Amino acid sequence: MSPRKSVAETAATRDRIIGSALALASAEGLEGLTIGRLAADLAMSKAGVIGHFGSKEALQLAVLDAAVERFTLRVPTRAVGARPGTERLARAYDEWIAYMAEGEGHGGCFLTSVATEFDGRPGPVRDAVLAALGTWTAYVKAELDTGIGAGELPEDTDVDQLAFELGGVVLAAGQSVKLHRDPQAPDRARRAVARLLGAP
Amino acid sequence: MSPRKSVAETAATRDRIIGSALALASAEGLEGLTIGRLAADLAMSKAGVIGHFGSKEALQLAVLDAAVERFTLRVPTRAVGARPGTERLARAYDEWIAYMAEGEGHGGCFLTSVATEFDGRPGPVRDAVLAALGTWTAYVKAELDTGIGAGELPEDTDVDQLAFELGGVVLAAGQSVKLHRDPQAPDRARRAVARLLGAP
DNA sequence: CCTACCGATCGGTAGG
DNA sequence: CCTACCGATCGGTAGG
Repeated sequence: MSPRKSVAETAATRDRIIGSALALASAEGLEGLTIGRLAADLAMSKAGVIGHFGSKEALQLAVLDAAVERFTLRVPTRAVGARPGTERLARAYDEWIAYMAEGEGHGGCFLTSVATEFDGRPGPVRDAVLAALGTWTAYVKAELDTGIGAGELPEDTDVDQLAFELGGVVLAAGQSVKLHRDPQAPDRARRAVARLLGAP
Repeated sequence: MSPRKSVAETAATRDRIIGSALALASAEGLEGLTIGRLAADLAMSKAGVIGHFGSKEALQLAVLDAAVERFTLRVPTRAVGARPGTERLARAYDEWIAYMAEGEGHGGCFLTSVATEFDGRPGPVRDAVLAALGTWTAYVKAELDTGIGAGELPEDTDVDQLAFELGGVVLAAGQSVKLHRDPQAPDRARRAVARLLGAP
């Protein structure tokens, strides 16, 4: 009867929904995600599911938000112990690559997939994808600048070009993991990153 | 009344359907493609559209097939004039990058997008994507081998690693073009390819 | 969080 | 290639 418990339970249910939605969207895409199938997976009614969000688009944004949060906790957070510059960046990419290889439904490949899925669909979801990607790119460029300042990279390094190529490596890693299920994908991606950043 | 004309007209209608479907699928994805919307775009009935293929999956396969055919005519075919090895390969990638930059609805980015869309959806479409990608990878590796034999690349070049990294560049190019609409994307991608292949 | 329901659209078929 | 139609499912709402 206490409102506290009720609020906590509501939040827990919401988390359960998000978790199932992330797994479903990892397989079928964020647009392929349907409220009916999500409800069936959770043994809930459709109204019970959508009531937490209001609309499918709001659900999609919530799922994307949760995926970004997991990514942030998993990838850059684990790299804070490494020395700023190329060392920290290599560590962050290694974490990302390992996260992707851990399997689907956990969100490892989700962000790269949803970026492709919504690249031709203007709207709030695409905007949120662009915002998340912008945050990551800013992080990468800042570490590259630090690396240049520390003499780890040549003075005339083209930071935008290097960020572009690093982005290509994680996209290739995602495709290798999800489409080809190549067990060598993480190793290949790590070597590509190491070479771009001047080897460890 | 002649059967010839009737057959030709049927084929022309089929081509019109495929063309519209490719444009629609470039924006909404191959799964987001619906028979109803396609019929509306073509000012036809749904039955008139689907009658040419039999099912949505068969339509998807036909669209993918047409995209692969356009790609083959546009990319490797235009590179046959270049010297076998790294020169021809660089030319082929340049053609692909240019094709992507030409705009959407023509299929330039379509193949990389559909590879991501179906990486978690087992079935005939995914199988067809894998087959098309396999053909391309075989082509790339053959040219790399030629390049090694001609001394354009080091003897100990890891062909699989290089093919992986080249794949990353086109994925990054696709994302830059479709998601970021970055006019510098083609130039960045070409530079990345040139560096991987030992500069021209 | 449920039942019960809404109009719209889905892929696809019958029959011509 | 059309009209007319099928059952299923879509996102979402009313009311409790």
